[in-house]
Amino acid sequence: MGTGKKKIEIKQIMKAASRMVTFSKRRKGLFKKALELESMTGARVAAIVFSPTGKPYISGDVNSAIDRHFSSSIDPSSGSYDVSSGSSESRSSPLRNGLCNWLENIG
Amino acid sequence: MGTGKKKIEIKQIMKAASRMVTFSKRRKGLFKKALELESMTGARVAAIVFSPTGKPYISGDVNSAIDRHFSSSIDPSSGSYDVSSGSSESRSSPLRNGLCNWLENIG
DNA sequence: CCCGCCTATGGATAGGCGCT
DNA sequence: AGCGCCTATCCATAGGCGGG
Repeated sequence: MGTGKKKIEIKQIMKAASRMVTFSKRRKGLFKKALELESMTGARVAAIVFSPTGKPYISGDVNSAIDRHFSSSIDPSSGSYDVSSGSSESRSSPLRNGLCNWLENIG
Repeated sequence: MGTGKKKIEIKQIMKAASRMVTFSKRRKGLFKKALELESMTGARVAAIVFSPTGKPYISGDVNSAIDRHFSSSIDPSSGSYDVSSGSSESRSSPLRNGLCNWLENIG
């Protein structure tokens, strides 16, 4: 029944269709793990995943904070937004700066 | 043998010692899942985890990009670093800006 | 605090199929 | 393209222990 399952390989999935299915399933699982880690240990977790097709998916708190800014249009060429409308003054930290740079490379 | 295991609860772990042990184990597992998702589907994953004690842990590509900047000293009060030394010009995207804001709140 | 090892159990998930 | 359900199988991990 079913197909049972073979031992999975971690290698790149060649069939595009299967790759997207696996991506959806594993992304869901990853975010679930992230939420579990947060609720169990009190840690704060941000998980940003870019699909093979370029769609961004965000886990947890970050989602609600940013989601509205790119509800359906994800065009990066749209350029300058102003998210820092409110309270936070622009403070610098190595983590934040480095992550922003990383986001520029992949986003 | 061993202790076997009970069905785990997702609730907050009360014992501080157990909480840290679970945090370490699950964080490792989460990062492994992230790497698997990357190598299998070709997606790009950034996972930033702040431990209950405030230590930041980063997964994958982000790690190698930022790790050197706070190799052992993670003091956030150390303030302004310059990570944007190289190629990238400061481009704006809603995702990047929103994430930076989120990092200010938790970092 | 991180790592390793261990065992038994629970949870994640491949693969299929259908629905929206 | 995502979500739901399904089953068989694999993977992650709680809990305990000892070291670095």
